[in-house]
Amino acid sequence: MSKIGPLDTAVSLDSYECTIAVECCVFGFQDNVLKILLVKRSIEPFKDYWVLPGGAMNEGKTLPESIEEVLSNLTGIRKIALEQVACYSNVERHPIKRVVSVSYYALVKPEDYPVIPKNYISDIMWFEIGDVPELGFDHNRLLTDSLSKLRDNLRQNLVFGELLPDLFTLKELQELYENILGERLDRRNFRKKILQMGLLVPTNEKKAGVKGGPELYKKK
Amino acid sequence: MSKIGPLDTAVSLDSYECTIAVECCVFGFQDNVLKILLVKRSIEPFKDYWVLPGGAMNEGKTLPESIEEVLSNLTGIRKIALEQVACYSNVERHPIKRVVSVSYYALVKPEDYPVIPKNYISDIMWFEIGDVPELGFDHNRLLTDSLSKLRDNLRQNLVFGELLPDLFTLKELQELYENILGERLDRRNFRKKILQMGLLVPTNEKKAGVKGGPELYKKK
DNA sequence: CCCTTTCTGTGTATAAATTACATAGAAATA
DNA sequence: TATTTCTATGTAATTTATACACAGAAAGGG
Repeated sequence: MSKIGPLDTAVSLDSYECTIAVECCVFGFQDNVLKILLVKRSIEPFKDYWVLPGGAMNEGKTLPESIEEVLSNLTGIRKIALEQVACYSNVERHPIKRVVSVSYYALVKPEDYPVIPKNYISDIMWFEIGDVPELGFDHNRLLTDSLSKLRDNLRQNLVFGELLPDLFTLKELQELYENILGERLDRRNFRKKILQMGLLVPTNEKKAGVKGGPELYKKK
Repeated sequence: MSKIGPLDTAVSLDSYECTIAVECCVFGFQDNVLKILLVKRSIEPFKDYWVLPGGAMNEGKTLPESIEEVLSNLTGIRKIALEQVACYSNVERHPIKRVVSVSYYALVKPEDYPVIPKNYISDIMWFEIGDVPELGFDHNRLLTDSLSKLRDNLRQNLVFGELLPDLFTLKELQELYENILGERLDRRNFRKKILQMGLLVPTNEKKAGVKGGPELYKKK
């Protein structure tokens, strides 16, 4: 007989408890491709597998606070905008113990978090989104879901967080969109649409070193 | 010093555990208004407050399975389509113990679950969405978030789950949309749009008792 | 039974948004 | 300085969304 009934909604004091984990898809845009920050596990289970950065929610912390703590410890990333994606509760998703995970995504400027140069056998690395290996746990699924949500948000709101440097050209912005959405956009129409949203301000500076002398923009 | 670090991602075996609850916004459409199923608590905390039906996730069950169990016990509702909404982790959201809640919503035909007639001081009742009282815990917030998500989904996909009886007129469907979206729709344009989606099939039957003799449709 | 009321069902003209598309000028490179 | 490669820009065509009016069907009342 279940403990749950009409006169005992919500939870009772002796209810079952389990570990809650937070996992974060940290997206960055670099070398003209969308990248994802992964860490390599050094312990079982899934030793030597790449996974999303994450960890247990701690006592006295909310889920976003726990994410911030995890990312801060792993990467120095702090104070970023997080978007909750979904909650995963399959019983066997962690081979050793019951763990329910809540996933978030974040958009950061990779330039701000130089974890890349740590050579290619590091325990933390940016992966091109097309080159993500088989991840530990169900993290490929989490990543797919986060990417879908990112695409949806981008398509609807045309917001791109902190994926680009402070100053950028419209071409760079367009390439960001094309990469994330996975489709090619018309240059003139894109420019028209994005400018009439009034979220960008031109700086009257031109980007040096590139033919045509494109104007640099910044976020309003 | 936090237990979380780059070499200890995901969770360790002795990580902090807490109770996970599921809460469900069960929406129904009746008497031409959107309704929400609430239950009245008979125990502290929030004794005599109305809250969303919910309960603790049980060992060996996923979150959706736990929802189904809760709803089945409370209302006889079974096998319904659930949509995950969000996860709530504020430390003080439950006054007695730490509880993280995951919310879902469901769309049901109230005709199938006759909990309404149980007179008006029952412990389970349908409320008009405009007449929802102050709920226990943070459930007003959960309800607001679920309703937003429902509206978004309705606007984008024009799906309405099991909110209507098997056979319904286009007018009834339109009123459902108008009620949920909170805006008035043009009759001809609505009809045109919804029909060209190809999700409805006409039955060649007319609804009796209503002037004009409107045709009955069903879902494909 | 008929008149009135209230609902259903339908099409078109207009406005708005999206798409497709080509050329002249600026900066870099050789 | 000639060439290459990029930037910047407007308009026509198409598609989509919006506004809107009248004839027919069923119910209700006298």
